[in-house]
Amino acid sequence: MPELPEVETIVEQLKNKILGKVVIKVEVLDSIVDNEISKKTPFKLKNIYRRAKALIFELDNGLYLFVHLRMTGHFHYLTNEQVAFDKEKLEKCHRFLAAKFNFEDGGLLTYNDIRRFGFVKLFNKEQLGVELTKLGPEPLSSEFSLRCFTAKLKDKKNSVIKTLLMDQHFLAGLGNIYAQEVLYLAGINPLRKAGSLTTLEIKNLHRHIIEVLKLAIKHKGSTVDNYAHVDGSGDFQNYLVVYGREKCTKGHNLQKVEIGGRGTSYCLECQK
DNA sequence: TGATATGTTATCTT
DNA sequence: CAAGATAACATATC
Repeated sequence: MPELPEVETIVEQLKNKILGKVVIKVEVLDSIVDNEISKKTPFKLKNIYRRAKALIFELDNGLYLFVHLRMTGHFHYLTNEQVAFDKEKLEKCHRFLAAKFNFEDGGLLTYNDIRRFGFVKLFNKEQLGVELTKLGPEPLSSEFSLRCFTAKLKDKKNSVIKTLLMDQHFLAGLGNIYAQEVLYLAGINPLRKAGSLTTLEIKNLHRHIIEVLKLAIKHKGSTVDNYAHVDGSGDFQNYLVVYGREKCTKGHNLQKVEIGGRGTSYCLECQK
């Protein structure tokens, strides 16, 4: 399940491979990809960046591809040589195929999505703006200040803290995995109400959100279930403290509950 | 076979 | 109105 670090990793890898390249043909094979895209070729990939868990491709014709991988969206990239000779990789690209982007140099980018929850939309600048303003602050940018975080928590003081952390309108980029990690590291019970957090707890939480995300990006994200970035897999799952674990780092048994319809593990001893 | 996992949003309930 | 619960989407994997 790609969350912020995984999407960031994918964006960086795609940048290395296809930034500035020209797409000469787009084949849309599934309605989760906007068919209008196929009518806009040729176009050049002017920029690629991330906002929350979305990937944004800026084209040289004033339009944008707005991509959300949701749970099982994948990109595969093949050079023109691989297209010609690497049958195995080519085969991989054809499973759950939703769209093919053919480059001028013979390279190929595919979008694949097993469960088809993800999507690729075509936006103009205004539509993109509307979409982006819905999202909360980026945790790794200066807009995520301690002061702003504190104020927002106060504003939502009756909400369960874990639910809030996963709410993309409240804060962009955290999902079920990293929300649990951050709460464990900050020693906060995920069921607490936002308004019950002390100044010190808020400070710790704020710091851990930034630190964990940065560390996970260094490890190229966590590989759980279906997540795979373009060049293979990240290894942060080996450093996760609560997600998918039985015991916490201190050897206590973890509690498993459901919060906001999602499985949640936490430690009764370490998280108060 | 059936439970489970997941992100997001819409809709219903409290 | 706010917050929580639930369903919906799809399907591989255990």
